[in-house]
Amino acid sequence: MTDIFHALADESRRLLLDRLFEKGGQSLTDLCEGFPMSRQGVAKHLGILEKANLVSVHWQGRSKLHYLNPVPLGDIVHRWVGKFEDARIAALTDFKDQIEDNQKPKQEKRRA
Amino acid sequence: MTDIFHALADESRRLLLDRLFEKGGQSLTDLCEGFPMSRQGVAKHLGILEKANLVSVHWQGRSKLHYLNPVPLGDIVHRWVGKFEDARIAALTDFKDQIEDNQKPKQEKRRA
DNA sequence: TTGACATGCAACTATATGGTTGCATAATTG
DNA sequence: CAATTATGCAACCATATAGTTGCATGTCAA
Repeated sequence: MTDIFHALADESRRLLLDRLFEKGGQSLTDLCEGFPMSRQGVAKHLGILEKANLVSVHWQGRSKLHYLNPVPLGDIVHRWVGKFEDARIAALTDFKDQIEDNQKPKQEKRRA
Repeated sequence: MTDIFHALADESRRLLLDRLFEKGGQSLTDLCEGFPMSRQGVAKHLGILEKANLVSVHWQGRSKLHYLNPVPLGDIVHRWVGKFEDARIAALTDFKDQIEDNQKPKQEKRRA
């Protein structure tokens, strides 16, 4: 949970995911191509993405191929974002009422 | 984008959102109730949630009332996570192929 | 076997983060 | 007005993070 959101909270990592979205099975060297960062920097980011299970890897000889792993993200984030969806729907009807309800006691005094 | 994911990448902040999900319009003092942290700590977290637009506030006298703001999250995250959804669907059919395709050249050699 | 290539590991630096405490300010109550 | 209450601001600390460089290891090709 924390790992996933934390992994996504970085532009470089989101860019790496974009690249893997465009084309899976890229090696570290592939992903370093045109990336404004040292190889080690990219490797670290990929490590974080791996640990968050957003990227899965597959060794092939001396090359480590990286793939986008969409499954856990879909499961976890969706469930969590769903909570916001619910709130969103509720908000359409309740948001203003909610505020007004909380204001009422004070407003009554103000009115008096 | 970064702000939103970063804000969500912390258990304390997710807990605060949970609380606001249960009941909107809580003040800082309300939210501190039973929270294992100093008031300033909570205030900082709320500040981060505000900056990420996940929480909106409404001043009322000396009380700052906090509300879950589901709209921007729904919009932004959904669009971004949607990309993963696409990959997820594609993955159901392509994931193994993708790997196998990348293995083929080497496997042919191995086979030969 | 030797050299080249892909990656990993470790140490280091600067800055960001999560948390604290202390004091200042603004609004409510009596 | 005075006391209380709700919040904000600032400094500080420990640790984590993003990035670097240098070297070690493992795999492929000639």
